[in-house]
Amino acid sequence: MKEIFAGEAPPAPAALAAKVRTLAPSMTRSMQRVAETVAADPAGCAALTVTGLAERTGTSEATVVRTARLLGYPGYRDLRLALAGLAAHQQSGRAPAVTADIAVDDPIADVVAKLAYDEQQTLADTAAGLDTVQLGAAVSALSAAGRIDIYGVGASGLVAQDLHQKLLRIGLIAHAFSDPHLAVTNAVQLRSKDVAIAITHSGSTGDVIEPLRVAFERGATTVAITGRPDGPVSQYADHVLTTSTARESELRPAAMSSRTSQLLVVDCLFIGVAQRTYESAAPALAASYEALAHRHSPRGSQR
Amino acid sequence: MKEIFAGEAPPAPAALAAKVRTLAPSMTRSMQRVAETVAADPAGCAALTVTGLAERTGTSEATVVRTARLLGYPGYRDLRLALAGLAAHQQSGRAPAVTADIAVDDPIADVVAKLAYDEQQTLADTAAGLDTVQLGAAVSALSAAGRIDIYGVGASGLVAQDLHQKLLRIGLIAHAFSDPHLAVTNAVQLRSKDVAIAITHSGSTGDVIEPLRVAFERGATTVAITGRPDGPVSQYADHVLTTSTARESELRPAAMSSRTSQLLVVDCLFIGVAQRTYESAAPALAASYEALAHRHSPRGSQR
DNA sequence: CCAGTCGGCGAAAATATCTTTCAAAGGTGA
DNA sequence: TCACCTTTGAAAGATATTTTCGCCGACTGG
Repeated sequence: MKEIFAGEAPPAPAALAAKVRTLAPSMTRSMQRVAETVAADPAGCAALTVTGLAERTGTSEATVVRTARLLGYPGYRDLRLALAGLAAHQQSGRAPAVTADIAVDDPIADVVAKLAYDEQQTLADTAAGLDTVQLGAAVSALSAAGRIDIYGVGASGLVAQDLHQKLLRIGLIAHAFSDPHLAVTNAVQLRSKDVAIAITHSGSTGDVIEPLRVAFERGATTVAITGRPDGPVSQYADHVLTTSTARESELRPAAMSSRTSQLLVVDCLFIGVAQRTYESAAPALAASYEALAHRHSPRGSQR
Repeated sequence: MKEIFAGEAPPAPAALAAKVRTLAPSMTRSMQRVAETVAADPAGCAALTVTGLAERTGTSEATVVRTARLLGYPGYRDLRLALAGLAAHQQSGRAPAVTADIAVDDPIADVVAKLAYDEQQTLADTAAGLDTVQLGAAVSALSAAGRIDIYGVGASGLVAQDLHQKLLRIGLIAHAFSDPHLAVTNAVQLRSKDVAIAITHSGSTGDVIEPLRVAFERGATTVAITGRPDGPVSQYADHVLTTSTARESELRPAAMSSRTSQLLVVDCLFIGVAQRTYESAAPALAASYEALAHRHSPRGSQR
């Protein structure tokens, strides 16, 4: 038989369209129809069985298999697999179009993609822009701290609470304040071995700068987590950790990306401290995990 | 409601590893073996027939098919197709090498890089695994809601508050509860046009399931944001939004990635609602921005 | 113009693969 | 320990793929 020739090529990865063109002249009419259909719509054809594709091209199963062979695959099954791969490839190829801003009439799927992309970008930017020396210094201070006060209002307040929860979990004495009065009142108590952390995206939120100033003046080690390292908050900060600022838009307020960025910084602080205090942190973490387990209803399909 | 779940997701494109992780806990031992094998080597498995894969995992064909079903495919054939697609995908996008776990003695710079990478991964997985139909339905319900109650305790409580803040900002009537008693007490008030949202990573946190159940029984539209869509919480949820689960480690508790994932979902909800209610949301957003501006100290290094 | 030959083609048989069923093994709680 | 439920794989049943086989039309030489 003449198809010895067909075995010449390996499975052939993605250059299917090219192969079809090259081989087309040596194909019979029916086979050409199959090959063209397949090249034109890999994704659609990947969903079809031999019979389905035969019908769609107005040919028979045998012809489809013959075509697959000619294209270099052992049989239709493998052609179909390759087709699926090709489809996935094309799919990803047209993804980068999500860099645009989120519009009012974007379909929900686009919103998800764009948001995820933006937040990923924010994370990358933050990681790249974070000063590891400052971070290390802050970690050292926290690890040795007698008491830790954290200030944050609005969206940053949630980040403050997040850090608070985490630090508690590894056995540190921490407090988070969203109430400026309470914050200042408590800041007065701080001493030199203590640490105060202010979280503010704008770098100029009076409500958190004020307690940080008090802490600073009391001799505590002060840390600022801010998107504006040149802002007023830095005046009273021994260590400044910079969060990144993504472009914002009407539908995507700054709070969203700043939060992502702040949380990454806070997580880094947490892990850093957990490393340094591993001896005491590990059992504390395990213990809090244990305690939680009992709050989950025992039943349910968990195994 | 929970059994329908298997068909919940469309073929699922690339987030297979994430899906495996999400669903692993609800799998039997044998199925886990199959799922892990498949996740670890998509390309290799794509070349195998049911029988082959069954042999390789030391299980039976039936188990392989069952696993494929659980992962959301109609049968093994389709899983295999998806695998081929995934393989092609991986082929092109060679992943970076920072995938290692965070160790106790990692320098701080590595911690930053790994954390950022992991969270990016979590975002990608979440976005890929999010059912846009369910999301759209949840958005519709929220947009038309008379009142919105949000339940979350622990780390998820912060996410609940985040959503709460955002919804308030666009003029919706929302409440976040971390106190289970208050939550239930208020859930009783809900009526059919209202919406209740439960946020729980484990899917089995009694403290948030209880109020959701009450809301469900009162006829409110209920939404669950959970990493375990097969967990008890889904019983009382009209719409289930699945968050992804990243591998965790001693130093990197699950709470960290689940939070990232939950926040993305919550952001998507928010943007979705903001789009639908644009007429009223835009001025409300602008107004809240205005109001905040006054809380920031006017310029530069004042004081 | 006709008979003979050849390649292309598809129907259907043969085979491989996938899916479902069912009963036994293993585990769990009373 | 026993009854009950879950998990699991063997084998039957259903589909899909591959192969076989012969028809059909086209071309060729008489």
